[in-house]
Amino acid sequence: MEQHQLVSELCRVQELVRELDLHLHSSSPSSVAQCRRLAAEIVALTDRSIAMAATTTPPCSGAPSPLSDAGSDHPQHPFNTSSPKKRKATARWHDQVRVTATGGADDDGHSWRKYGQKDILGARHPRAYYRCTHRNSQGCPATKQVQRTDNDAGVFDVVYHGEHTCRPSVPRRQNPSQQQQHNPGAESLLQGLAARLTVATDAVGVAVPPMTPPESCPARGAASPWSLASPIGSDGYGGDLQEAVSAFAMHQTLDAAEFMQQENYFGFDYQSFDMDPMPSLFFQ
DNA sequence: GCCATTTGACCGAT
DNA sequence: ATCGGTCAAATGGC
Repeated sequence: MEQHQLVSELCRVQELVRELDLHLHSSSPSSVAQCRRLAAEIVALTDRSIAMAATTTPPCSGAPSPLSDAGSDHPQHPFNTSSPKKRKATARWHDQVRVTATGGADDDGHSWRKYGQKDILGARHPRAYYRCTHRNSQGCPATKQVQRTDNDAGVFDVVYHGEHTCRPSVPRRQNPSQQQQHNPGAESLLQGLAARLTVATDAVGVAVPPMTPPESCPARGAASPWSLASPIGSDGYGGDLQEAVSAFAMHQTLDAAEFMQQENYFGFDYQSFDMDPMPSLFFQ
């Protein structure tokens, strides 16, 4: 089954990213080399995944992506392409993310409060509903849904709904004055990587875009990071992923400490989701 | 006491 | 009638 293989490949990528993270926390020369090796392996895997996705599904014919969905008068639920059910006429799905390495409850720079959980018909795992913690205090309308995928419990579908209007909690970023001085090229590459970390397919609906950054981030423009990132290419697939990762691998000359200082690096930590620790890698 | 999570009930859409 | 999204009371942790 092509889809299953695709998911397996992406799960392997997830494992490699986790391993990469461990090495990134070490500044030893051997870890840098190991990071490069891991990045090269990620390149190969993502290359295969992209090719697999291209042969498995047509380009975004009906998949509700953050981009294609915008402006639609009939938003469709990202996880149920057959029977969309919207409660509010004004509701509109904003971002669909399949995160290969996140539980995503409160680790994207915003704090979330869980307000519900539902067993979804045909899904192996329940769907959890979160809203912004500042909903009452600041009227922030942002919500998100998190659901384990059927194929791999380590992969989550995350749907963001609505824009944050609140002032989020302080992100895990360092002094801006220390940023952009070590390796501007690598920073640029990281930004490119973040923008291109997408594998979107119609049937599988896989997307790994950057998480919504904190409002205080200087790199955040006036527009949504999604519109800036253009995560889905004109062909409907994240065809630049390999290129971006490859460039990252070749130019990643930062040690762990420097990497953590990068403008685009938002955090890499673990959080509990159903008792399983899930790593989260955030870029913008 | 405050805040977050859990979970059954409720409601709107289909 | 069924399903998905939300509400709100109960509960627990700090």
